[in-house]
Amino acid sequence: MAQATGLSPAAVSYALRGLQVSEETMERVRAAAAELGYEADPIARALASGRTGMIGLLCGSLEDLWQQSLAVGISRGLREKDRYALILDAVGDPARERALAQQLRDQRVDGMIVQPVDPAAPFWPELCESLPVVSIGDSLAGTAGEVVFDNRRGVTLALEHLRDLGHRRVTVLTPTMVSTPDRPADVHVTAEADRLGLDIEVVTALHDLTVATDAAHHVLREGAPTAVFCFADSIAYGVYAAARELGLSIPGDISVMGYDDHPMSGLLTPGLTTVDWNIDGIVKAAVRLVSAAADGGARRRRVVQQPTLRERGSVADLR
Amino acid sequence: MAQATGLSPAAVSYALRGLQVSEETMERVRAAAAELGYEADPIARALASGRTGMIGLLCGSLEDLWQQSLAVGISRGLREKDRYALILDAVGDPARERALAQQLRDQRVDGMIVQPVDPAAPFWPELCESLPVVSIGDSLAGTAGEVVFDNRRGVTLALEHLRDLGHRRVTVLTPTMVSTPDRPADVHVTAEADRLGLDIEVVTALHDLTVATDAAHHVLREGAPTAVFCFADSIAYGVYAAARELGLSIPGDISVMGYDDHPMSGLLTPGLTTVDWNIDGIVKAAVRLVSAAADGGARRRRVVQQPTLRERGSVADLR
DNA sequence: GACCGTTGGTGAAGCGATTCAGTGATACGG
DNA sequence: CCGTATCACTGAATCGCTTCACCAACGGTC
Repeated sequence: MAQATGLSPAAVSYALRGLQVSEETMERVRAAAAELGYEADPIARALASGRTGMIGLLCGSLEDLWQQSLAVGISRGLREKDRYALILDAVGDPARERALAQQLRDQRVDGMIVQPVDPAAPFWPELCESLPVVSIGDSLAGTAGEVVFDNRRGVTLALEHLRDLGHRRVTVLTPTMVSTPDRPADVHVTAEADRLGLDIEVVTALHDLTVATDAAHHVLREGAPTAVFCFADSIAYGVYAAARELGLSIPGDISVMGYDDHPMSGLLTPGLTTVDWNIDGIVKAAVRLVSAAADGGARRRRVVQQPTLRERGSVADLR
Repeated sequence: MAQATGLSPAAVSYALRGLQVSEETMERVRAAAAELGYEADPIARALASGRTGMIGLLCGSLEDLWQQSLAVGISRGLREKDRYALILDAVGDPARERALAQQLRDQRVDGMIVQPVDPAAPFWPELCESLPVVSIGDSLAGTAGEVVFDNRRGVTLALEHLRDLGHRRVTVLTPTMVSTPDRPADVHVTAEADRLGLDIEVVTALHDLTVATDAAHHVLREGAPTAVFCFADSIAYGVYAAARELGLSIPGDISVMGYDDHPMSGLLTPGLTTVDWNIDGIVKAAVRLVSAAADGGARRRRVVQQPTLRERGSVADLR
């Protein structure tokens, strides 16, 4: 390009990025670029400038359909901002999460969006030091931004709905791998259940569909809940499958409540009553936060996403 | 690293890649690397070597759940081979497909996996010249490898099943945007229908769930088919939704046949009878082909995937 | 002991951009 | 008309690794 235009490489570089050049030079460069079908090499650019234009997306578990939707949305959103997403999947495993986070940093991404599997892991603060991290769902120390869900509110919506319809014995099925006292989701569930006078039992570690289906089988046969509250719509799908295999009707024999409002959930029979997180809002917020942070601007910001109850028909009225 | 070990940068480079060094040097480098937590900068490496370690994945439309599964699988498969996937989504739009393919090449990916929206587009051969491309689903001129489905067989399986159960009037719902005479899927459908004496009607361009649901609404109200053959499970989901809204029962009032066997399909009520492509096999083949090609090995290879009929319960027996 | 092929290692030249200090013009205020 | 900004551009260094040409040492052959 330099010799094609008869200019110095520096001039070309400036022109291509639209700074500090005359109209004429600009035009000359544009013409030559069009002629040669020239595109600046992003690799060389990255080496020189230290910025790759890539944002790492570290998903907790892409098995989860909801996270798939999120990943697709984020990838598109970033593309609109002229960035690429590098999508990695921790498969619900904290150790792998650590390794992948490391690898993303070594890939020199400009920033990261994370749905932490283990938000308490000690490497997060350290990672946040070295590059802008935006977390989704959980709050991490030192992030450049976060999109959190008001889980307390979501759980309240779900459990109150169940209580209002007369349910008392509820089994909670959750995908969470790491279950600690300060893990908000679990804490809210038990606290809310207490407050509402519900009798609950919690089953954890349901990170994929088959595991969830197995667990649902067990609950439906052995347990005696009137309702199952699934902390992810995908788990509810497993419950539907198990119920069908056991010849149980929803909501006749067992009520099911989801959490996410995945696109599929309206298509089931009966439609899944669930808590809607407004995926679109989350995607937009995360993309905005991470690109602002990667561009060096913006101080730490926090976006709180408010849930809505989406009633469909999978919860029986026991009154 | 060079000065940390007292060796030349070249020696370090060799050692790190495990070639042409003594045991002792190897050990010294390993030790220093561990000590410093050193990881070679992939950017600089890419600039010098011309290989980025990234494979572009250009999806036809990530709206489609089946393609989501595929993308997730491929991304994981590549990670196991120490490569990263750069996932892009053409959203069913040929123009965007062209642009994204271009962008991927400009990103200097080592290879590409493509599910073409428009396999007849003139830019493919040209693209295949400049980097190894592996296509999924459709055959492209000049690819380094391809994983094709025996669509003729798949269509035969589906339509024969419908015919065997006594169906004669069938509406076909397909996501395909570009419908040309040499587009195999469509060609096979009409040819097979003719052969089997079926009376079919084809509705195209159903690239997302809401569009599919609308179309299904229309078909169920206006048309008079006994069965609907959906050329993607996700479209069948739209039919389920429409049927539910119209108070029609499946398979009582209308039979539904899918194509893909998405994980969700077994969870619907009734389970969706569909054609199973064995996603796992496709993923493995694609990953293998593209990494072989990117490593410079391997001549053009073609893997043909054979479909299976998966009967569940969404097709009525009219005999 | 001269000759040769191997092995392990060095030095320096890229890779293709960015960035910064510097250099003529041209414009402007006084 | 001089001093000083401002503007447009150039030259050269730099980013951190790979790669190629070359070299020294060594063991084995005849």
